Amino acid sequence: MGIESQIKASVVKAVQELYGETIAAESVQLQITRKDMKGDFTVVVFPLLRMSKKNPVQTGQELGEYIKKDLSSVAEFEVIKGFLNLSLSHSHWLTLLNNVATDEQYGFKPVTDASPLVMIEYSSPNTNKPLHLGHIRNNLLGFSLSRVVQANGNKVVKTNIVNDRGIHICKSMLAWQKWGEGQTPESTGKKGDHLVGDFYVKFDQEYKKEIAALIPGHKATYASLAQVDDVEATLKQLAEKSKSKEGLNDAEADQMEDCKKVIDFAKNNAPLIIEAREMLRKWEARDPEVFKLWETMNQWVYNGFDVTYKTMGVDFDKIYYESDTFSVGRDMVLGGLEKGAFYRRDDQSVWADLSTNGLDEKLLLRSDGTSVYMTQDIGTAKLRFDDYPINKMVYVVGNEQNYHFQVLSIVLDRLGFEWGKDLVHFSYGMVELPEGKMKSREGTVVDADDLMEEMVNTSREMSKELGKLDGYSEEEAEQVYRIIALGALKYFILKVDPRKNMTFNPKESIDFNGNTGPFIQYTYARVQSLIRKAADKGIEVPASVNAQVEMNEKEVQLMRMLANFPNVIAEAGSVYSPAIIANFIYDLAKEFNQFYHECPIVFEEDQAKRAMRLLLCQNVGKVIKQGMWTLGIDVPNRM
RNA sequence: GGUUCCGUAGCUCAGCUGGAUAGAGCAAUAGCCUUCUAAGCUAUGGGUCGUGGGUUCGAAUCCCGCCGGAAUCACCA
Repeated sequence: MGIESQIKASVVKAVQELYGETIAAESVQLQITRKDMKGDFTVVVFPLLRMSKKNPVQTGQELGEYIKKDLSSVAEFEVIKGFLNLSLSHSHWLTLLNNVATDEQYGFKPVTDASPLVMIEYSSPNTNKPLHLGHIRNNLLGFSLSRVVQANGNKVVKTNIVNDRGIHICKSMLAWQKWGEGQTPESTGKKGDHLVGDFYVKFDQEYKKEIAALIPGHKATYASLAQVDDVEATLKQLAEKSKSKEGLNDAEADQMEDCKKVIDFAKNNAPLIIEAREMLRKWEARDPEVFKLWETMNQWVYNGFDVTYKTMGVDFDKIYYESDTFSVGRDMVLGGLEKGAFYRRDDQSVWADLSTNGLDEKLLLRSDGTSVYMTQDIGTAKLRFDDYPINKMVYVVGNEQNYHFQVLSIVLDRLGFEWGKDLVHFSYGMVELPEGKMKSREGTVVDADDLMEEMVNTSREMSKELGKLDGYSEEEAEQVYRIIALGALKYFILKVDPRKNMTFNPKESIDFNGNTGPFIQYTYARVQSLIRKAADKGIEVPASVNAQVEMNEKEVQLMRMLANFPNVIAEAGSVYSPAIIANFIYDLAKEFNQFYHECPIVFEEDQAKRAMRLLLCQNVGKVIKQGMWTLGIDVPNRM
């Protein structure tokens, strides 16, 4: 039994014996003592006054005396206001340190054959353009989450559903056919995903021109727009105004409607979009030429993605492609239709009526029988369920899709998937620039490859300036630059509560000092350096230490933090938040650096003390490494 | 308009199952390398926790109203 449960049990006994009342152990309010107070654990006595019928200080005093007698680990106590602060004996902490030292996987729960299987879907890119900062957050969160879940004793399957079909990729394909002049990644020296992305942009530019060209002719149909020159600008103005307090008058509202109609018409009748749709139809009909082009360009993109994933350090156990799953989804929906879970409208489209769940109706199959986003997710779910004995499914997808997953959960449940009802949508916030959302149109999208390359460059410059890696070979040094660069980026993203939107300022590069990945990595390297220094002097880190060694406050504080690490891992697992671990390791590293500055370690003359400090250092290093592992961040031995 | 989420130092973020004097980093200022890595450490300044009520012995934390911001409500994905 851990010390926390022991204290709670002791409080329960005390209340029983002193006041004759029975309380539940879970109701005991036990917390870690504030840093500026003396003590390790604090019992909040306010809730117990009802039992004791005495004032807070007196109650705390009585409880303290009881607990001190009851538990040998409790050395002393102090009552301040309504708080009973308990101090544990040094031998308690030293015993704990010895236990930490013998546990290679300290803080992690073992994964066994009997462990539940959790499937985690993340990344899930479209194949029409390269990955950007938003994808980076998704990938880092997904990968880290898979490790956090694993550290909590679950089997994990990391999966990726690649959105490889649809109108978006047809746009890139069409633009390549028209303006590509046979360019390939090889002929241009460009990464495949970037090349395909360039044609997606090209399509968009040409498409915009066509829309603009169509508007004037169609505008004449609407009397309300006779005085309007620029329909798009007018719509924008009206839309802004409708959101403002002023609102729109009737004439303006009509005008806005007509603007929308004109623009919709232009969007739907531009020759390029018609051609792209035609291409999609050909693809669905397996037209050989279109299919070949589709395969070729997707392959370019995959080759590009592979490089990005590798640099980022993420991977997958199983990849699904929507081109394989969408028709399965269609069959599932039709099956559900037969069972009466869904209904068909007169125009042949298929819908789910979710009004009993407090939601709207949701389209599952278009009137022409083709599938929509939802249909594909249903099909993917079916294949996954066939492939793996899934106990829990986690989708790492942005919070813009909250509604989608609410619906998906209900629909899967109706289709009989056991885990449908409690699938987890790990809903994370957007990455925003100081000016707001990233917009490809305005060229403000932060490209993943570019960002990582810049980080490595900064890391290289900084390391060279500091001259810390002298004596390393070029390759060894380059490896460390990458570890630090990626550590900075990953920590920057992961330390933020995943549910919240976060701001990234591309003008201010990511820091390497302060509350950052490199700070933590540096602390780890510092520990390794200490151990090397000790070895140079013929001093080994002991396997365990004598529980009678004297300790100072800094040392005790570090041991408290080590003791808390398993709770942090468990907490992060239960609320799906790598950020909790990130913030914990930062605090630990900060605490360690203070200790390092105050206390000699290798140079400590008292042998027993030196041994204890070395063991403490080594295990702080171990916990940092374990924690960083759950974030997917490597730690260097030197930096 | 309905639903959901967010608002903490100049900036980026912790703290939120109610608990003691609200914390870090960055930025600013002043110190610390002839002993273990200065990507470090120490010190100073910086706050009506959006706002107004309520519940409570106790509210940044829970409830309600308001203000401000975001997302979503497609035969798009």
